[in-house]
Amino acid sequence: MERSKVLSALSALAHESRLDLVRLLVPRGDEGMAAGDIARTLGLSASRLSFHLSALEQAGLIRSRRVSRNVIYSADLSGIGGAISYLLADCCMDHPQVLACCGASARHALHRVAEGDAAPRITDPESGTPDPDR
Amino acid sequence: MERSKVLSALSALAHESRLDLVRLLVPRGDEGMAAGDIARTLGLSASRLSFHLSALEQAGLIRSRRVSRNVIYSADLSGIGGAISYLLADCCMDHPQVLACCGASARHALHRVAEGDAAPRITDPESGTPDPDR
DNA sequence: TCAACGTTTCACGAGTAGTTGAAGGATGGA
DNA sequence: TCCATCCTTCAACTACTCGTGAAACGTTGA
Repeated sequence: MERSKVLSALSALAHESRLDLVRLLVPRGDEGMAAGDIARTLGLSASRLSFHLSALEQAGLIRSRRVSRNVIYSADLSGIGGAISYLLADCCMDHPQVLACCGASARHALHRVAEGDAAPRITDPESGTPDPDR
Repeated sequence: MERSKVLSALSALAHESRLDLVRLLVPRGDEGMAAGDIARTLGLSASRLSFHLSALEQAGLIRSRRVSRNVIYSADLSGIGGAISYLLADCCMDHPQVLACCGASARHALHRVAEGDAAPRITDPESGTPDPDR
């Protein structure tokens, strides 16, 4: 992944609403979510949401497709992964101490990947909302 | 890692010079580098460098210590790792497709970590230069 | 063809980050 | 004590980003 792309991905992610957007879209996988539903879920105005979505799309972190009247947005997992990978490999040179911080969960998941169990894990769209620490 | 901390880490990293700074400091480990040497290496003016360094320090990505006349800056590997970890785990929920993008190098390195071949967390005075196998 | 709906674009004001150059501390040597 | 060195902070300016509301656009169904 090129450096400029990574920089725009990072600055796209460095915003509360856009981080929320990614968190919302990742578990939904390719199925994605209509812009209007996203706006309702996150409580954003239509114009603001559109702005953030285009920033994320420009940065290669999400993609869009039109389905009748709606525009469906979904996470671009390879784009997101590419940015993280850059940080990890090109920027931190896979420093063991950095990787150690990425914790057991990633280790676990990578192990699954290594074993070929990498099918997109699209969690149930309903309960999908991850709900994390907040 | 808290969300606000991650956001400030991301926006700190979303800048060319600061990404260069991290890339420069990570391989040097705890040994770090004096501000003046950094300025010469990266070709930055003293004031601009100081500005960027304090942004990174504020974000918990580097730390500083004074050694006689010089101020030595070094990467805070746990801070950097924490931010990446947040993206990977809390934001992408360790999605296999994202992890797959992090590639073989990380998998390799994580494997080393899993086998205990990693530098002890945080404090190994001379683990400084990681010398990644690449 | 036209109205309704979902979404994007535009214009504007406010706030924040970036850059530069000069001034201001802290430190160590003469 | 004085001066040089190293680094940080400050002030001023520019440029960018964010948020809001209104207008415009594209699609659908009557």
